[in-house]
Amino acid sequence: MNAERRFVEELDDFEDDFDRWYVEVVRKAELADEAPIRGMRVVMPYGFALWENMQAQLDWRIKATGVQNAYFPLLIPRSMLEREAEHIEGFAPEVAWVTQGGSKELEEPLAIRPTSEAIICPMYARWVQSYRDLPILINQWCSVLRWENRPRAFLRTSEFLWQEGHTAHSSLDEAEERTKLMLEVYRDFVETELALPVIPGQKSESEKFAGALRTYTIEAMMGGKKWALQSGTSHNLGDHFGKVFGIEFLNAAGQREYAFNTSWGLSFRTIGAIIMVHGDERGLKLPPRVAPIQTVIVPIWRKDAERETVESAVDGVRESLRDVARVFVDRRDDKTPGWKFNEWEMKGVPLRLEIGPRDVAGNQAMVVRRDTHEKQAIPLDELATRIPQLLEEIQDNMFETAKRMLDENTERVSTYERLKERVAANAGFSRVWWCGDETCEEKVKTETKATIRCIPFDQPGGTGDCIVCGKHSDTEVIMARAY
RNA sequence: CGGGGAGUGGCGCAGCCCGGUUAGCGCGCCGCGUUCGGGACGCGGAGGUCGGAGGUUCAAAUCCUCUCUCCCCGACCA
Repeated sequence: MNAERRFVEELDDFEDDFDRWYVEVVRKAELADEAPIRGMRVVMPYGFALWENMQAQLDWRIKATGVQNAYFPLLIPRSMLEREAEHIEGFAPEVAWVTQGGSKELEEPLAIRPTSEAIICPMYARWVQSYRDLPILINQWCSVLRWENRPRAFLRTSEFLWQEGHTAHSSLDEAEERTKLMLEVYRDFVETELALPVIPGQKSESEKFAGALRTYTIEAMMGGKKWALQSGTSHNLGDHFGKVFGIEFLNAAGQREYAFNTSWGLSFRTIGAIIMVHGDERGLKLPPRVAPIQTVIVPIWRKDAERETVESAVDGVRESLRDVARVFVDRRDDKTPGWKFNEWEMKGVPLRLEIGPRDVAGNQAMVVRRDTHEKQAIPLDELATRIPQLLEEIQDNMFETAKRMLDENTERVSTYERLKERVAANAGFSRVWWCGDETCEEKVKTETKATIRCIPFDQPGGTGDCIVCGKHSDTEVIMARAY
């Protein structure tokens, strides 16, 4: 047992059993707990506070592009859900149905939304008559239900929290522009606020959203097994949904046209990404910008007399930090300081301030970083300027560390053998040439379990041989196993 | 939904094969005291219809049937 391990004796080993580690961290850091309903979880206050901070940061970014928030019904009549064939085919196996209202059997079963295109598009059809009514740019924060078979806290639960944006446009170009814009919003949000480096790109035909023309995605690499996690998707729906749901309008030339739609979503599954990308053998490590508690103060004393002076110094510090950081003072007197250090590290708090008699005497506080474990004494009157700086440094360092992990575990692979080896060894992402044929894609999936995560926007240029069939290709894709 | 593993005080487990005193242990919890700068200690105490239902039996945590849930692997998915 090494030194790191001793700090977190109750936590399953990070290297040996990453999946178990994940489950343990979720519960012990008090992010979520099991619910008495299959596949569902209770998001606990600490986890929900994290989600609220994330929501706030994503919400303003979405609104800054001209989108407004609204709310649509939870239930979708069967006839509406089934109108778009590919769409319902894609979701049918995981839709839950309401068939009874009170004691009365419903004439038409109502689906609990697995996503809201089928209830939102019919509304858009009512609202649009002219090209002047377009675009419609609406987002909603809600939960959706998909009857999942293998639940995992945040990553895959029957009910999950997300935002789903739905827009309608008068041209395909405009819809395409919006689709890409929202992916960029996601990329910026995830990289800036969550310190998660991602690879933006396009989904292959077989991996795209049910009913979409094109799906764009941001893919992140998780720690542990170095699998991929789709962390946000943006779909160009073309005019399929416009036609099916009758979103018709007269253009400037007086001709009847169908609207072009987009939809885009980011769920609390990205909390799972935060846990798996940044976490370590001591537990959770939260990015300062969204951490519910950015700085925890642990007062230390022995005698009552010491307690008084320490507490008053702590009050002063807390006051001086009021406007610069989210601070929590851990005043519990039934836990020793050492116990608290471990607990707050487990909960991923970016900075810890230790203030004891020695510090009060020296007019300073011991400041400890969660990311580097670096410990330094900082004069009390400098805390208000140093703490925000340190939080920023931690945020940057966490991004850099995650970026290094992504880069170091991504390799250009030119032989199928090597690809198989890498997937089997959980070696990370492989960048390979792909001819575009679904048979080649399928073969890799069946034989190695890796899938095309995306066709990155960032293409190397030039051409090469398809990793499977050897045919000439000008497209490089990311192959990896995914959660 | 297929394969494997597991459900026993809040958590982690033992007991189960081979049915038989009052179902144990560690941690946690409550009280008192001593402690407190990297998971403190002593003494006293509380807490269980052994996941649920049904069955076999004089007797079930233990055997049988059904069922629910969780974890791992596979298929599906944000």
